[in-house]
Amino acid sequence: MSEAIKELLKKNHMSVTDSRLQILDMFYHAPGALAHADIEKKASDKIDRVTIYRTLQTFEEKGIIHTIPTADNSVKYALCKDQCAEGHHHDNHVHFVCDQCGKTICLDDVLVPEVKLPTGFQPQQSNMVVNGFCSDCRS
Amino acid sequence: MSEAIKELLKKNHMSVTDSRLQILDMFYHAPGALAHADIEKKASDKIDRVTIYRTLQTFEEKGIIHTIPTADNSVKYALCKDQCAEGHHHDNHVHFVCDQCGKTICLDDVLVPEVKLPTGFQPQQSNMVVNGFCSDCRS
DNA sequence: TACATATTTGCAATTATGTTGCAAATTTTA
DNA sequence: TAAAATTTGCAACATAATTGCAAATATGTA
Repeated sequence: MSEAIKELLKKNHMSVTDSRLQILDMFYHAPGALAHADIEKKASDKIDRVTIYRTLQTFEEKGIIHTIPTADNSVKYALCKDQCAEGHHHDNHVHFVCDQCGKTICLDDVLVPEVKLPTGFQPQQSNMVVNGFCSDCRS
Repeated sequence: MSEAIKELLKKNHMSVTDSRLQILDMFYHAPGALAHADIEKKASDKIDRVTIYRTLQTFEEKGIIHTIPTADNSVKYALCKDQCAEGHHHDNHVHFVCDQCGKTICLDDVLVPEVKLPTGFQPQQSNMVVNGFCSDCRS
């Protein structure tokens, strides 16, 4: 397990450090997306706030995690599926945010549909976030 | 012009004040969505930061403007079309963010398509943001 | 393994962003 | 026009994010 994570770091030409292992491990075990604050709280042996910011940024640049544009404009991160490469992401799946429990979930199998834009607009990337109740929370 | 804005405030049972007129006027003349910082910079006779926060909040509650969930998680606001009423918005249109000029534009005529969610998920509201080049910026 | 080099971390300081209470100013109502 | 209601601006505070730099850690190589 920890070995797989190490490999992932090495594969992406990153030094293997405790902070990185710990944060990456969190993502692999998290039920949904993680915010900076979640990571800060969960970290067993405390990781500096700044290190967390920098780690998240590096992971994003390397295509290991992606940010999720939630409706309330809070920043959350989730693991990318394998297809993301350094420098560009291919995160074309829909994200779901539960209004009850707040969990943010990647619906990896639900692709963002294409829309027809007005003349002149050249689309590059689409994001879609659906709010509602997740399978655990609907009454 | 200024008259129409005054009417809008009155129609929504809000006192007519300089700050509100000025901010609302900005929205009517802006090429795209506005962030808090944009308004702070543009304000000719300085409006207090706090007043801007409160004005935006009030406008949103009254259904005059809506927030836009951009991919970079910055908060932007744009005018609602007429159908929004106090308390609930009907902003089911796609938003476009230009990667070149940064403008954020409401595509009022492009509706957010429905997607089929995995079993158990109960959708409530959908948001869609498309990044790319706007009609002014594509080469 | 041990050392030199490169990278990463943690701290302190700084800046940006957002909120709250309250008195003064402005707007509305009558 | 005066009283009541609302809004504004200030000060203080809280939280979130960024930067520079020295110390600590990790990596590559002999």
